Amino acid sequence: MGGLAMTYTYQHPHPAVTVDAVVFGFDDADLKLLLIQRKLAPFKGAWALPGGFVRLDENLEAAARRELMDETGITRLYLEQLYTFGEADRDPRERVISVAYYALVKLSDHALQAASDAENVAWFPVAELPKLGFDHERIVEIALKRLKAKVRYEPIGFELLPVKFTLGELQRLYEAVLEQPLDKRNFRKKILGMELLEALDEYQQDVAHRAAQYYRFNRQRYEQLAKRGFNFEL
Amino acid sequence: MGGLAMTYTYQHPHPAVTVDAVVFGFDDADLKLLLIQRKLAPFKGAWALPGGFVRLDENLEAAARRELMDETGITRLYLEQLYTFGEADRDPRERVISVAYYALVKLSDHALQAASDAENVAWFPVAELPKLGFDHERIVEIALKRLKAKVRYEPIGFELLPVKFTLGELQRLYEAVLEQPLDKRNFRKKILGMELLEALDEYQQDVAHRAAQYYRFNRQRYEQLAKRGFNFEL
DNA sequence: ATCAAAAAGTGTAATTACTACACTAAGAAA
DNA sequence: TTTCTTAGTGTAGTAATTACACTTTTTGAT
Repeated sequence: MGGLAMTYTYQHPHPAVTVDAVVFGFDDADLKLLLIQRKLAPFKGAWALPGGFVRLDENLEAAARRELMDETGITRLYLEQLYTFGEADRDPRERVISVAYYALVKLSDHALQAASDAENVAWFPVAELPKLGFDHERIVEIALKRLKAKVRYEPIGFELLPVKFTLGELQRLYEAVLEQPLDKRNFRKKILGMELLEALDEYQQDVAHRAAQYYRFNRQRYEQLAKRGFNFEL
Repeated sequence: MGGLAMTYTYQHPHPAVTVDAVVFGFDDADLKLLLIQRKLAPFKGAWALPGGFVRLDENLEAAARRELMDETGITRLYLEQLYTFGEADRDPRERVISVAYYALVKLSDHALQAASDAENVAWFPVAELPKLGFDHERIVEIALKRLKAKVRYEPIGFELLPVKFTLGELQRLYEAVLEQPLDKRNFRKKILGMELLEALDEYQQDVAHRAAQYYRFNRQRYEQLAKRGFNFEL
């Protein structure tokens, strides 16, 4: 990629293609979003989604993973294509088509590394986002909508939690994503009734109240049940 | 576009970007797909999805509509972005990223025009598709999955039917898309209970059995209800 | 004219899923 | 030992879903 004065020539005009990622995390209270502060024009100094140009020999998803690794150090994540944004005027420099992905990460794994790069990287609660460059606010809006819809019919919420979690944590996660309170007893009845959670012989330590039991999501079991027509639904 | 020996030069390599469209129709028995027969290599002679290159000053959806108009004569349709396919090796010529759309059209409007162009255009039942060029079989598969999911929670099925239709036709449409039989009484109870259909004072003519009443979908009413939190669900 | 064929049109009872709701248990801190 | 905080638990009422069979209307054939 270096500073060689190389050029690329085509018979037809080609747009630039980038990938951008909307990375969600959850910290037991808020749903959060990972943003980077731009070092270059346009929108220099503004916050924006991590992302960058797709290399010619690289699949789209690989490009998204590479950019996330490079810009934020994040490596283990749930990643899914969101939507492709291609308004002719969405980038002031040239025609840029951006394939957006959304990602779910376990904040516990990545809270530290996030700021480790040279770039300015930070988590923001989705309710308190700064102004974003380009059309990234629209992208975030669509990602939130998608997450909100998908979390109800696929067990992706667990991607935002540590491997072991309490039912209270799980409920708070759903309440944060869905932006609505849930009834504790109904929530537990339903989620336990699916038999996708394994109760561990382990309890919270050093909490100033009754210690909650830990559970973990049994993905294998989910995949078996899904094959036989089971549908996760909350 | 013409045959000018013009070239386009960039500092970084740029992929080509195309749009492809998965166009669905329904003929009162089968869900059908619109395909064109390729006149040029690669995959010359093979059937493929209508599509083509995005122009630099043109939004993605506009490109999809333009290509559909040019290649098949279809103009009024429901169009929605499906997914973006960007495997590095999906086109043998060069790196091509394709933004796929899926479309729903009223076959009654387009049955004739489809074949009017110079290109060879035809409707195929989705159960009897020919081999397709590129990765278009995968695109079709994903489009079918999306249609099947979406038809259950948004009233898009009506896009595949004439403006007026009988409840039998509507049920057959849902059975074709969902690939499962539905109970007649429960289907009617549910769909009429939503109060989105307007019964017309009009009945089938010249049918060799009791004539069915015609209905039409009231989109205005749907949009009002949707604003107040109503969710279509079948 | 009568009959056969084909799809339209209609209701109810049983089952299942969803909702609303309040107290006791456990542990830490004051 | 009292207070605070969250964990953990069941039931009754309501709403939604499912399964299911006969009559009506029209055409075409005998």
